[in-house]
Amino acid sequence: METRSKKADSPPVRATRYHHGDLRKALLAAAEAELAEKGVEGFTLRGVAKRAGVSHAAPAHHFKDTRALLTALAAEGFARLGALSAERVGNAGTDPKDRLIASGLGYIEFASANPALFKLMFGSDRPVAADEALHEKASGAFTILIEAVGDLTGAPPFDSEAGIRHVAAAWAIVHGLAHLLIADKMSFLEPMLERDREAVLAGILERITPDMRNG
Amino acid sequence: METRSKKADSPPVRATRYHHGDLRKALLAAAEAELAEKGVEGFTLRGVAKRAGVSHAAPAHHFKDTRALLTALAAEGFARLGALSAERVGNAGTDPKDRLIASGLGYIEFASANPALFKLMFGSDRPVAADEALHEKASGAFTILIEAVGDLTGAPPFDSEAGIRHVAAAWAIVHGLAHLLIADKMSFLEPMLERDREAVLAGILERITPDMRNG
DNA sequence: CCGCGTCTCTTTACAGTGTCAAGATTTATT
DNA sequence: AATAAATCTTGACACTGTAAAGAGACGCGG
Repeated sequence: METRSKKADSPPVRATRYHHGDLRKALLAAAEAELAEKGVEGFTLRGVAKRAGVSHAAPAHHFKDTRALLTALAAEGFARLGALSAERVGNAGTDPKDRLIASGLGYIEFASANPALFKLMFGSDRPVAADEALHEKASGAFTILIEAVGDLTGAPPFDSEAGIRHVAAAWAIVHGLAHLLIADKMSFLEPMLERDREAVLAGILERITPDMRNG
Repeated sequence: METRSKKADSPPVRATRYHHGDLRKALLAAAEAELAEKGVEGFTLRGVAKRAGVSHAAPAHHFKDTRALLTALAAEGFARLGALSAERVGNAGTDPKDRLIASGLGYIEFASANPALFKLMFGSDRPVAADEALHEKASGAFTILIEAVGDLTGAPPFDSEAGIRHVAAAWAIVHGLAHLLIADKMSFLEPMLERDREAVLAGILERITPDMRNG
């Protein structure tokens, strides 16, 4: 609507922006790579800049702070976490119990595939907890789980204290399993997981459901 | 046995060591305070040294690294976590179910009282995971939970795959609840918790137990 | 009682970090 | 085409962790 009036042919595509193309997006990608390689503690803004091929002060024009960059990255993580859970639920058939367990398996799969990002999202003090976009994405991811619980119990979970306890318990067991797995604290499970990871995890998550029907 | 032969009266007490008294212990205490105030990310070795009233390079003689200091601190944390869980179990009467829930409540209480330390113990990449003392203390804390599960099911949990699943599920729900609470992700529980924290948490942890009897 | 080595701590130095300010360069606007 | 605005670079600063070398305090053998 407003960009690319004339001579938009020699540079390949260049979505919207100027020198770099889209440095903001490139920085987010570089930050995720840096995070995955170095962990939350070893994460370095200068390293991110180098990875993106720009000077060490360039990120400042797109993210006020290192915290701001990490906050944006965490928000993106919540979006992907929610998307993965939702996708798993969509492929899970019609039994509400299966669907709830599937959403949990998606949650755990995300944590296992992106341990440093997951820790950033939940464990770290660095992202700004008050950030609005972050909060929104986090709530979106959370909604998948709430809906799955509601489908199983047959009532909106937040209408009763029992429903709230259901949600808390379901989230706790899923999150705890995910977190302990990526913290390498569940070595005693490893042999079983290597044999049949999904089934073993589903067998543990089964415990979410038993007394929910009459919640 | 080997120190304090003569003239051990003018300096107050001075347990074992020289200039400072016991700098190693003082550094651990200072590190815990620094951690509680600044969080895992804001933690600074120089800040610890200043807190203990020594120069910034003094800690090097007691801890090779910042990592080594944090590892020792995490080990201490696991010891206290185990002790608190055990104490709660000891005060919990004879019903195995109550005892298991009590150990979980102790776990959560520790996390709530020491959030930064708890995150360091489980969430951080900084402590050296391979450290032997750390591993031992962590296993000790974990043992409390395993025993409580075994008492409830009537069999050593690690003798069967069902028992292993019981342990994993119990630990996951306790740990997940603790972690989400200190990550401020369970705001929807706050009103209930303010009314009757222990009872609400116990009501959620109840879910650990139902199908364990015939495990 | 006294030098001597050893351990504890301090001082100094250095490479890296995040952030800020000022300049250079490219794009957009009028 | 000229001016304004944006993106990015360079340079600087305070702060970090760590290493090396020096100062101070202690125990031990004479």
